Formats: sequence, structure tokens, C-alpha cells
Amino acid sequence: MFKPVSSKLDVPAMEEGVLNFWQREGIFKKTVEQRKGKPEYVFFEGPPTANGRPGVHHVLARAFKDMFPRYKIMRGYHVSRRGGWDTHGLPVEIEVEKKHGFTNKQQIEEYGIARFNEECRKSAFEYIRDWSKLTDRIAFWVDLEDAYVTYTNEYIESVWWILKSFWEKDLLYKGYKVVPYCPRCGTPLSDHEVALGYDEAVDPSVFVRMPLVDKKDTSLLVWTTTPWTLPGNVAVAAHPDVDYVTIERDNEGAKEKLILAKPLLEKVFKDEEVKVLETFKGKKLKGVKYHPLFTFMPPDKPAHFVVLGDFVTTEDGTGLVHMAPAFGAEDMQMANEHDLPVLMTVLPDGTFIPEVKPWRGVFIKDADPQIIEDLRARGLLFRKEDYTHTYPFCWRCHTPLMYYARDSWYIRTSQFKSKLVSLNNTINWVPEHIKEGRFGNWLENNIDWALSRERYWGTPLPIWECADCKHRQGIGSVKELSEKVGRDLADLDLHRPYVDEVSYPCPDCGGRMSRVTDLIDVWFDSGSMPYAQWHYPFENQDKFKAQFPADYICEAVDQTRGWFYSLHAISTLLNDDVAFKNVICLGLILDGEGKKMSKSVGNIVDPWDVLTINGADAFRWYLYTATPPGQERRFSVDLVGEVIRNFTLTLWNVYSFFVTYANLDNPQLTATRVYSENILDRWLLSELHTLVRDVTNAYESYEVTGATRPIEGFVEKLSTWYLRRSRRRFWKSGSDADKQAAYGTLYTALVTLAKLLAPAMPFIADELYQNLVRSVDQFAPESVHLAEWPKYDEALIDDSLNREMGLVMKLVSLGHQARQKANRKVRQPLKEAAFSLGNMSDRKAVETFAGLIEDELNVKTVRLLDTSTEAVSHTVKPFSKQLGQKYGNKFPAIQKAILAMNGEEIARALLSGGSVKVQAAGETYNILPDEVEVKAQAREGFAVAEEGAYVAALVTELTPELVQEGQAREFVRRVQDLRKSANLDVSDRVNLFVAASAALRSALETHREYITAETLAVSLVFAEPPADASSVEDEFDGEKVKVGLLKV
RNA sequence: GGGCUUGUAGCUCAGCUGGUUAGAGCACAGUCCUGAUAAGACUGGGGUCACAGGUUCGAGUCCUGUCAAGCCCA
Repeated sequence: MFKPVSSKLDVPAMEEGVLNFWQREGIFKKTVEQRKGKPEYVFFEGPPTANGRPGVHHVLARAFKDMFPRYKIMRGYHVSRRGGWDTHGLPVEIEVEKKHGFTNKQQIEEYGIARFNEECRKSAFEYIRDWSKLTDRIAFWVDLEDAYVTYTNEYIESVWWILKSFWEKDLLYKGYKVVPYCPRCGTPLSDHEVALGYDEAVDPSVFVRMPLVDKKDTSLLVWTTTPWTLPGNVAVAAHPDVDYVTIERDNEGAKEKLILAKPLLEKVFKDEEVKVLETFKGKKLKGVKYHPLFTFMPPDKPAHFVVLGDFVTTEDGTGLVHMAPAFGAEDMQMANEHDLPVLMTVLPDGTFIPEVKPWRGVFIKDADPQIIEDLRARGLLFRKEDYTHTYPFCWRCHTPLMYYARDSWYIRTSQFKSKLVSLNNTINWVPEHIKEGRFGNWLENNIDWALSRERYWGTPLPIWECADCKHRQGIGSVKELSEKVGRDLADLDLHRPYVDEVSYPCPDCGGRMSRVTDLIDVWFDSGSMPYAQWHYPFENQDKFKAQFPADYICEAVDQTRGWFYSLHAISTLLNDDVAFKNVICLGLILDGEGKKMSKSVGNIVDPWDVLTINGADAFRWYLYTATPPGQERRFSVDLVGEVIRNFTLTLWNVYSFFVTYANLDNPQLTATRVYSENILDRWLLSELHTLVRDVTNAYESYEVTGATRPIEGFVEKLSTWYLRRSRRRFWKSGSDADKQAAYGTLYTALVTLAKLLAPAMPFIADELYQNLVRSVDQFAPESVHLAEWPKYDEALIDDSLNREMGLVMKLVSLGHQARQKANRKVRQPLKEAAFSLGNMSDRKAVETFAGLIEDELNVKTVRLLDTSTEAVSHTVKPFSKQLGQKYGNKFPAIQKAILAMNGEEIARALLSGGSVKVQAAGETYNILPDEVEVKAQAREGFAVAEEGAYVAALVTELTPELVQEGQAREFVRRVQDLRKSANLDVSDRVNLFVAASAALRSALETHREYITAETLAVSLVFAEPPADASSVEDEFDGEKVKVGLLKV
């Protein structure tokens, strides 16, 4: 006996029940333990930060992370699913800063780094309970009890080890990095912070002359909106392929020559007439020397000449771009490429250094007018205007940001560019375009990884430097550091400020070696997780070997330059290997209006709102099926509800139907293969095995929609076709082979579905499995998630049967359409339905399924329209695909010719399998039967519906016998409604009482047997129902009737 | 400014290597069916396939450009 199943389903209650079961029996642990020793399937958890509440986008990622490990477990793999937490970094610091109202770094230092970091440590896990609650509820199976945590000493030590190995290979170096910087707060801003503060700004727009060294009276005309950067100028950039001109003009009585880009001539000179002396490509300017505008700082390398760069545009300015490497990222890049000096003319507080004498101590923006005036006085200013544009301001204090070069440590990733690219080519990306597109391009343009951060809460950069001679050493372990220092540092907290206090004598000069104060980029933390999660290589060398690289990872697309890159870069440099073999890159999740969900806009959807109403299965299913994973998606709560109504409940009702009748009949059910003579069963099994094949293939290639959407289609067919057409086989009394076959088939389908659904809808899958499998077979695996993935049998897949059934559905649909046109409701039996198919090979299906079609359409006979004997007219329509491909540009002429011919003649020839000769454009073509669609038109007297070549024709005239039969059916319907409203059980027997007109009574008498069988009536009495009977009065076909029933 | 992605019915999405009548679900309206069903069947309204060119006998599909949205980079 199965546990009785109501057709009503309380989804959240069901899921909570399954959740309890998993917890009680430790099912998740068992999925790991029971597969020990089996081949490994490696999954890496990209660590989230638990300092904020998880949102729907986290549900998205976690749902996708979960499904493949579940699938692989069922395929017999061992999957270790270790959780992880990212705990360092600016987001954590900012939360703590907010709490204290800190706005700059001085405040943190005054407060004390030790206290500050202690609070960061706590803050990093502020919402950990929300995270584990949600993770549990959505059934993301991940081991959070044994999760790795990036702030532990063990983790940091592994990261140090990686950095030390880079240090030894000379892959770490110190250089400049230009960052957005707030001079008032004294701190660089992250990209995210910069994005918060864009605003309109009016800046001076100045054109200056930079006189050439070797050509008298000739100057480069250079444009800038930041005059304060001009004292830092070291070069001018031109585009190699743009046309430049030398022009001559009057300048206060004298002639002067200026060089600028040709496309900008009009913009710069407007109405002024100038004489173009010469035109040439930008390339020619390469290396041309000019006199610097200012000479406050003598450059330590060659400077003040023209360099070439593709980034130069002709949108604004003059096509000659002033380069001040200290104050622009592109400028700095050019400086690196051309070995230009970097002139640091500004202090970190935004004022000029003493060497810039006239403006020493002046804030840069305040110096702008003075600098302009100075240039004007020296005749170097060509023009000054105002320029309105959007410019970034500090989001905290609204000070305009400056782009400012800071000391920074780099990893020489660009040396490994081709290796990064070639390894990437071996990774399976979903969606595929990320591989060559976003990620591939990013790798192609690889620049060295700017590793250091001037912050507090993070992994300290393990480089010690001598205060005196600047000698540096990289440290790769606590033990190594202990040896240098001469005492055991095993208990040392590796964070600031404690690690900063550790110093030792310089081996070269005997000075003090202490740590450089930088931290490292948090992305390096998370990218180190394959090693650091195991404290490798200090421990767990075997575990690391078994768990590297990952078979599968999954995160949102914003991780391309984040975690995806850091994993890939570190493993490329360290192991010369990929860190992951398959990756699903998820699109972003937007709100219902297509806007990004953000706290400040307030359009965040709380995942619990969805979970408490619709549950996790529907939520997950929606995420898997609504859009392909890589696409950005608009989140809709309504559509999650639709999953329940459309899919979950449909499946549930089939399940409930099965259990209800199986409990009445007690059929013999085994897990062994079902054999059935019944064509419906064979069809369903064929569809089922097709489904198993397709879903399995999709899982193997990480196609999520392919692994889920087809199941919806199958459940739909199972419910609305197989079961609807098979109901009677389950109802009929007694037990025969056909009934057994029906039970066996439906049972197999449901059990297989439970398994196919397990990775995607883990709750309902186990609910079904527990009742359908475990209650029959106590030796079966304890949970569907411990069961074996279904295998498909190629021999049971019958493509032509699948196609034929599709055709039958189409014909039935046309039959219903014809009925509706003729206004003949389905309960009224009709004499016959005739079909025309236009295709010889389809005819077999009509014969095979005649009984089914008769039953479905409620007609006495089904046949094919006989084209030779019946007055059927034909039209023909050339198939453009076949003829077009065959005859190319002759197709239109042929088509025209065919349509001009006598359709009837062509049709007869083609229908009998012959070909037809067609004259077109002076040539004769032989047209074959499958190149033309033949459409039949039924004669009058039929009710007809057609689609393409398919025609359904119904004989609509009614005989007295047919009318009586219709009345009997109509009557049965009334009784069934009555049974239902009287709350009878499906198997209850009844006594029937009928008071009806003579005509109706005669109809009912004629069909007495049918009526009593259908309604489970032990008697049918023509009399007024007794007072205690459930009864109803009704009228149909103009006949009054009163029915009553009494339960036996 | 560059790169990548997306644009098909009111909403969410299909539409395979080009084939002439562009589909499904939801929502709306009507009719039907039903002893599993919260469902289902049939019909109807609803589309300039973002726009403009081009290639082709034929373009939602291929090419070029434009526009809009999103993400990343600058």
C-alpha cells in the first residue's frame, strides 16, 4: 500500500517534511559517504561574503551550483562539496566604517587597527545564520560546517606560500598604479565607490602650444581639461593612422605654425582662416621633440617627445594628447611602454610639492587659473574655454577625485598571456561566447595584476623590507618567519597590526626588516581557494591532488574579471594548468521592470517571499527553465507561481491518480522492465526513454534548459494524453494483463520522472520516490538522491511511433475543431470521422490508432477520405523548401507553372505515387510527390477542419440511435456530478433513482448497462428518489429529469 | 570610446545549418470536456520579428550600419 495522496498539495508543507527527513537521516552526508572510493567529481564553491543578507541572485547561483553535483552523485561519483566564506576586503571594512561613521583612514588608525580588524572579523559573518538558513531551505547541499574561511591563519599561510613561489620566480614587482583617489580622504576609491559619485562639472578646457625643438615657430597644439597636470607632462601622444596637418596662421601680427589632427581643424579654428601647409600620418610625429612647458622637476629619463597610441581619438581636443603618467592610467601605461619618467608633482593631500615653486602647497584645482595665467603670460596659451562634462567626485565628501599614481605591487601575469589564453581554450564555457568573448578578450589584453591594497582587513602582503638598504625578502610560511625572527610565531595572528610588529635584522646591512604595509587584493584570496582551502602544501597534499582542478564551477558573469580570472591566473602561473574544466556563467537577475536589483533603488525581492509561498522546487525550476543560464533575466514572482500550477500540480495529480487507483487494485509493481502490448504504453515508454536520453545528454554537456524543459513537455503529454486516454484501463473492474501493463507503465514513468527531477527539484522528487519506491521496496536506496540515475534503452525508443502519435494528436485536434464548427458537442456520438493526409506514409497511423481516435472524438468509425470514389477536390501547393533548394532561382517560375496547372490532375498523379512533368521557362521539370503538398477539400455534408494538408471531416447527421446514446452519456455526466457533490468515494456503489420523461426513459432503458457500469450503480429504478437520497433536477435536450442516488 | 550580450504577441520565452501561413505558456473572451486535475481541448483577438540598407529565387534567421537596454573595460 502506498501512503494515500490527496490531489491537493501544500507545497511548503511537503518540502518542510522532506527537509526534516533529510536532516533526520543525514541524507546529505550519506550522499558523500556512500560514494567514497568512487571517481571524484570536483566542485569548487566560490565563496560569498556573509556580511549582507542573501538575495535572489544568490538563490540563482546556488540553485545552479547544486544541480550538477546532485546529478553526478546519482551517476555514481563521489562529490566533496565543501563550502567557503570570503571574509576579507573593502566591503567588510566599509560596513564597519559606517557603523562608526568613519570617513577616512586616519580615523581608523586613531581608533586602532587591532580593534577595527576585530570588528571586521565579526562583521564578515554578521548574516551567516541567514545564509545557512537560506542555503538549507533551497536545498543547496554544501558542507558549511567544514567550510573554508579566508581569514584563518592556515588559509593566509597558503596564500603566502603561493606569493612566495611567485616572489622566487621574480613574478612580483613594485611599480606605480594610477587609481581614482580622494585627496581629502587620502584614500583611493574602488570602482564601485567611483561609480557612486559621478556628477556634472565645469572644468577649464585649455589649448596650449608646445614648441618643437627642431622647427622654429612650430608648436604642437595640445588640449587638456586638467591644467594642474601640465607640470607633470613628459610626452605627447598621437594616433599613428590619423592624418595630421601643419597649419599657418597669424598670431598677434606674426606667423606661427601649429600641428594638430586634420579631422579637428574646423572644431578648433571654427571660422578662422588657416593655411594648411602639410598633411601627414601621425606615425611621422613619432619621437619629435618639444620644449617642456615647465621645468620644475628634471626628468631622470628621456622625455618630452611624441609617442604613438591607438587610444588617441579625434572626438575632442586636437588629436594630440598630453601625457602625465602620474595622473592618468593610459598615461602610466604609455610611460611603462616607452620608459618615460613619472613626475610626482602633487602630494597625497592634493597640493603641489615644494619643487613646483609658484604653486607650492596650493590645492590642484585652485592652481588651475594661476597655471593658465602663467601660460598666457608666456605666450603658450592658445585658447581657454569652459568645458562641462561628468566627472567623478568622492561619494563621501564630494571632493573632485584625481587620478593619482600610487606605489603598488604587481604580479607579472602579462608574461603568461599566451599560456592564459591557450589554457582557457580547453575550458568548457556556458554560454560559449564568454570563452572567446568577454573572458578571452580580457586575457588577450592582460595587464599585470595590481595586487596590493593600502587597507587594513585582508591578507597581508608577505614581503619584508629593510628600512636602510631597501633589501627585500618574500616570506612563504610562519615557520620561515619564525626562523628569521628567532622565536616561534605559531600563535601570531597573521593580520595587521600584529604581523607588522614582526621585524628582524637585515641580512645585508643589519638594518631593520619590517613588512611593507600593503594588503593584497581579495580576489587573490578567493582565487587561491583550490590550495588554501586545504592549507596546501603544509597539509592535505593528497586532498589537494584529488580535488584539483574542478570539474565544475558556477558564478554570475560579473566574476569574469573576479573569481574566474583569479582562479585561472593563479593556477596558470603556479601549476601551468586550468583550475576548472566546466563553468556556467550566469546572467544577472533584474527586477520585473528590467532594472538591476539594488538596495538603494529598493527593488530587491526577498527570496523568502517566494519560498514561503511557492517553495524551493518551483523557485529552482523557474530559474532553470525560464531563460538559458547566461542570459540576464527579469525576475517574476508570478512566473514562479505558474510553475506550480502548470508543472508541479500536473505531475502531482498524475501521481495522486496513480496512488489512488493502485491502492484499490494492489497491482504487482516491480522495478523491472515493463512489457506491454498496448500501443499507448509502448508510445509512453518510447517517449520516456527519449526523455531520459535527452536529459542525460544535456546534463553531460551542462545544458540546463535541455535538462529541464523537455521534462515539462513529457509531463504534459503524460497527463493530458497518456493518462486521459488510459483512465478506463485503470477503472475497469477485475485485473487483466492490460491493466497490469497500464499500472506498470505509469509506475515506471513516475519513478523515472522522480529520478530525472531529483537534481532540479530535489523535494518533490524525493517525496515521490519515498512513497512510490521505498514503500514497496525497503531495500531500495534510502533517498532518490542516493538512487542510480535512470538508463535509457535505445531499443525502446521508437521515433516513428513518437511521430505517429504526434500526428494522431493533430488529427484529433482537427476533429474537435470540426465538431465545434458544426456545433456538435462531444457527448453526442457521430457516425464517422474521415481524414485526408496528403502523405501516403501517414496513413498507417490512422489505421493503427483508429480506436483511440474514435474514442477521443466520440465517433462510430474513423477512416481515410477515399480520393478516388468520393467527390473530393484538390489543390496543390509546391513545397518551397524542397523545390527551392533543388532548383534555386528557377523556383519561382516552376512554382508559378505548377499553380497554373490543373490541381486535380496533379493531385491524382502524385497521390498515386507518380511524378508530374511541368513546363517552365522553356524547360521540363519532373516534380516528385514529396515536392508538392496536396490538399483535399471535402464535399458538402461534412463538417470540415483543415491545417496544411491535413483535413478532418465529420458526418454530422444524427440518427435516433445516436441521439439516444448521446442522452445516455449526458445522463451519466449528471450522475457523476452528483456522486462527486455527494462526496462519494470513487469505488462506492450506489442505487439510482430516475424520474424522467418517456422519451428520455426509453433512451436510458436502452443504455441501462452502460449507465450502471459507468456510475457503479447496482440498481437503476425509474421512480422518484427517496427523501434521504442525494438528488438533482436538470434538463437537457429539452427533456426534464430528476436523479437521486443512495450509497449502498 | 572599446568589448561582449540582448531586442520576436500585453508578460515570459521557442524558432535547428535561410524555405514562403512566425509558434508555446501566462493573461483576456467564448464554447466544449472531465469520477486524478488547482487542470485539459477547441476557437478568437493580439506581431511592421527594434530600425534602415544589402546578399538571395526566398531573410525572424546571413552581411553592413543605426537605435535602445544591460554588463565589463577605458
